[in-house]
Amino acid sequence: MSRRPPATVAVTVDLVVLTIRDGGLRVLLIERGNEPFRGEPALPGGFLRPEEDLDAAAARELEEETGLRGLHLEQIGAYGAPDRDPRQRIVTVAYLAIMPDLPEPLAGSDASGAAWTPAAEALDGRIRLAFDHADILADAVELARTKLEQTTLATVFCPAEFTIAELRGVYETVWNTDRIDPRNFHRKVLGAEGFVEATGERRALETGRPASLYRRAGEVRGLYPPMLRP
Amino acid sequence: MSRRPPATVAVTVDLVVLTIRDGGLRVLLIERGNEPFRGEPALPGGFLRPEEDLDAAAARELEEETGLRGLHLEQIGAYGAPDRDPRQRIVTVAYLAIMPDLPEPLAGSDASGAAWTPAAEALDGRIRLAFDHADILADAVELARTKLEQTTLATVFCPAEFTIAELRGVYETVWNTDRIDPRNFHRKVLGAEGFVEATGERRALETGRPASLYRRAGEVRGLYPPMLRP
DNA sequence: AAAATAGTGTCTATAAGACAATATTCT
DNA sequence: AGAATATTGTCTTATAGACACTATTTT
Repeated sequence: MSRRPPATVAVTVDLVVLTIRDGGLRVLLIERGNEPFRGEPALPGGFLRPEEDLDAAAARELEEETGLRGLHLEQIGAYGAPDRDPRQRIVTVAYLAIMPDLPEPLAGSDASGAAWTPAAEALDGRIRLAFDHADILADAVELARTKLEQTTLATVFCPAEFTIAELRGVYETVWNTDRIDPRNFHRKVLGAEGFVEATGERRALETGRPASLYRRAGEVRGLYPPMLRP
Repeated sequence: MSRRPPATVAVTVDLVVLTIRDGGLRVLLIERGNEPFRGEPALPGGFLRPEEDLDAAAARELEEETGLRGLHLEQIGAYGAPDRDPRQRIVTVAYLAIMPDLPEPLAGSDASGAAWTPAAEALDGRIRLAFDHADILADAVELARTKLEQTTLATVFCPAEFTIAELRGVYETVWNTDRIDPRNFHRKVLGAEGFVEATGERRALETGRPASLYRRAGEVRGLYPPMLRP
């Protein structure tokens, strides 16, 4: 192996925290307190600590931002363009986190101005993100879309108990697609092994027949047959 | 954001280079020349250079090891357990590279004793790899198996021109599966858009009707309908 | 009753998998 | 001719998607 002095690199962990609020996909953004990009929106994140695994760093950052532990978290990938941070060489490992839309404001956030921002506005450039965070967000959303097809990930957007119609809403929102046929969707979800299980309860909305409530059946896992994207 | 001294981290890029030789999936391993794990097999890799993107570092390492450019290369993920290297804190970004089985020995390898090793022996522990490289290899093989289902990746295991039977052999080898029905496979490959295109040539083996030759149709892309794993 | 949503049943088109049959080569 | 592999065709079964219909609630 050729021997050259290794680059002096700092490693950070950045988070793409997604939820669905007001019928739209939203991403948790902070307002940067320091240069560069001071005052501009960015993904939350921070430096990897000396004795910390990458996954642990992502879980710690997530708890610092949201006050919540045990949320779904998976690695997106590493980003290391040499000029992605103008101060110094930084390689970041990005993680995707997904949570239900909780009514309480996010507790414990140490960032100035964390806010749920419509993902579409950051993806199409109406909101300009710092660094290469728009690229990371785009990869994250694409990953979420694919995982919705092939795993039971959609359930982690939902609260502990949810209706099939709410689960269908997750697919429609994340895929940004027209109305999925409620009847075929219903039959397919209940027919898939290990997706949801009935609680026995029902929930009455304003009008119409009350819907049965379901909960996530165990951990997020592969889905067979997959939910095909239209 | 909390301000703590960032960890002093070195970033490396490691490669999982796969090919199919003698009917088996093989991975390119080097024999380590330095401590730790001196003399033991490991994935090839090296330090990220100061002005280099991660993808560029992977391509450079791949060329140093194989003498080849333009091979298929994609990121697997980042690995950063604090004790994964006993000397210092190292975060590595792993890449999957796939190449056809070339008859020439690998040129330009600057490692002592690069060798094509059966992947199964490293996966089941008959061969013990340095660091966490067995984990990385396992993730790489799983990624390759999934990409075979959903993309035209199988063609990059093949030389420029190949028969449908050879392509089928790639699936059987990487999936480590029983014989795939040659007739259904044949029909499905030719029916998929943008998978292979006929060269017009034929190739005669020792016996049997000569098979038509095909080449990869463009770049690796998504496959619809996917090739379902048995 | 009317409106609205939940849930079931039925039909059609598509694709997967099993496998028969034909085609083309070598020995 | 016989053996071997390639290629095409046919049949059965499973699933996606369209959509009619029934069920249960509120107004």
